[in-house]
Amino acid sequence: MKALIVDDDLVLADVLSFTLRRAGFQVVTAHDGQTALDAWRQENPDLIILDLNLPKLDGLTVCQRIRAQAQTPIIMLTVRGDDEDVVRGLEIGADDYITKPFSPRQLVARAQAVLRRAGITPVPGPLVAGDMTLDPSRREVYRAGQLLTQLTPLECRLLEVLMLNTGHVLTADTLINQIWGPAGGDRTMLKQLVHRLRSKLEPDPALPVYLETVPGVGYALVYRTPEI
Amino acid sequence: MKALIVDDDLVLADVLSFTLRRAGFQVVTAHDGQTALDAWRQENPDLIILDLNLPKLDGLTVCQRIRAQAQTPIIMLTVRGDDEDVVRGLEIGADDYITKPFSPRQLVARAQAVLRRAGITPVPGPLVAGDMTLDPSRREVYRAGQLLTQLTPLECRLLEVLMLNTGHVLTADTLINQIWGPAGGDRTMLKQLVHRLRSKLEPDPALPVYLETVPGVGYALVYRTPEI
DNA sequence: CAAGGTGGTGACAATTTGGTGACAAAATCA
DNA sequence: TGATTTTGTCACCAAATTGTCACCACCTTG
Repeated sequence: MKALIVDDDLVLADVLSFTLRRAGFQVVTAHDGQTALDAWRQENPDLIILDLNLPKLDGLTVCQRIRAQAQTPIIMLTVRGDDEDVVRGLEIGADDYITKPFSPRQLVARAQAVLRRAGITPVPGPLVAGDMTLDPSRREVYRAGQLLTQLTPLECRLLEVLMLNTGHVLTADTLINQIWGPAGGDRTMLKQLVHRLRSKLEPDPALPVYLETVPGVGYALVYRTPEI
Repeated sequence: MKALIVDDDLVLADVLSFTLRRAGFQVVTAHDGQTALDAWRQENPDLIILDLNLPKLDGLTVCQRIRAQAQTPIIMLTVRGDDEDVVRGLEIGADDYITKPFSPRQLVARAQAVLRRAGITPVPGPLVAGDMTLDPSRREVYRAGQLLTQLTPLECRLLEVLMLNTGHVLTADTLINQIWGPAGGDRTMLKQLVHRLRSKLEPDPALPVYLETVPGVGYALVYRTPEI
C-alpha cells in the first residue's frame, strides 16, 4: 500500500511519513504542488495525503488535476477555520479531510477508512460468528478461543462466504459461484465440500449444528448469538 | 436486505428509515444502545447505521459488542468534531462513518458500498399476505409470527405466485405457466400441488380458508386480515 | 336420468436430492 | 523427483419430492 504525502512543512511531512510507515504503508513525499503531481504520475500511489496550503500549485488545484485523471483517494490536511476550502475540496472530489492538529492514530484510521471506501482492501481480518472465529489468512478455525482445525483453501473459502452471511441461506448456485467462480463447480462438488467442512467443524457431523442444510435451496451458517 | 437504524433522535431516525426504505431496504429502528443490541440479535440485519451519541449504552460500546460476535457492517453517524470517537470506532471495527449533516443519496451510496465490500449476498425478502408470511429463502411459512411449515420447492413456488397476487384469481393456465414454465405441467399436477399445499396451510383442508377454488377458472389466495 | 366435465383425495411409482465412503486426478511441497 | 495434501469424480443409499393414476362426489346439461 503506497501513500503520497504532500506538505511543505518538512517536519510535519516527516512525522506523517513516520506514522504511515509504521502503519505498514510505503511512503513517498512531495513538498510543493508541482512535485506532487509529478510524484503522483510517477508512483501511482494508493492514497494521497494533501496539505491544502502549498507553494507553486495550490492544494485544491492539485486535487482537481488528480481527480481529472483518476480516483486515487485523497485526504486533505487543513487548519481550523479553513471551512471554505474544505467544502470546495470535498466538492472537487477529495475523499476526506483532517484538521490540524491531529493524532497519528487518527491519520491512520482515516487513511484506512478512505481506502476501504474506495474498495482498496488491505487485509481481511479474522471473521467472527457466534463462538466461532475464522482467520482466513491462516485458514484456521477457533472455537471458544481454542484452535479447532486447519482448513484447506476451498473449505476456508466456503466458510468465509457463509460467515459473511451468517444466518442467511445461500443458494447452491450462489455458493458455487463464490467459491469456484462463474465457470466451474457443480452440485456434487459443493456436496462434497460441505461434507468435508462439516466433518471438521461439527461435533457430530450426522447432526449438523453449525452448517445447516435448507433442502431444495442451499446451506446456511446457523445464526446464534450467546447473550452478552 | 435488512438495515438496523440506531439513533436517539426520533426525527432523524425517521428520515433515515424513509431514505433506506425507498432504496429498497427493510428497516428496523432502535433508539438506545441496549435496544439496539437486542434488535441486532433478534433481527440479524445486514447493515447497521449507528449514531455514536446514544443513551443507555454508548455507540462505541454497541459497536464493540457487535464486533465481538459478527462482522455485520456498521456505518457510524457522527457530528463534526467527533474525530476522536470516529477514530476509535474505526479501530474497533466500524466499516465507515458519515458526518452529519449528509444527503440521503450519500447515505444510500455508502450503505451499498459497505455491503458490496462486505461480500453480503442479497436474499429475497419475505412475502406477506394478511396474517401469513412466506420466507422464500428458507421456504418457510409463518402464521401470526409462528413457524407453520416448511414447503417443498414447487409448493413454495405456487404460494409465491399466489401471494404476489393476493386476492386475485389466477387461472389454472397462468399458474401452470408460472410454476412449471411453458413446456411442462398439466391440470392434474396443479390439482395435486394445490392439494398438498392446502394440507400444509389450511387448518381444515376440507374447508379451504386461504387457498380458495374458483370453479371453472382457477385459484386465489384470499386476503385475511390478522385477528386483532 | 345418464353422460360428461370438474375438482378433491389417497395410493403408489418414478425421479430427484442430499449424505457418505472410496478412489483417482491434480496440485503442492520437500 | 517422490510423497503428501487437496480436489474432483463416482457409486450407493435413504429420504424427500414430484408425477401418475384410479376413484369419488358434485354439478351441469341434453
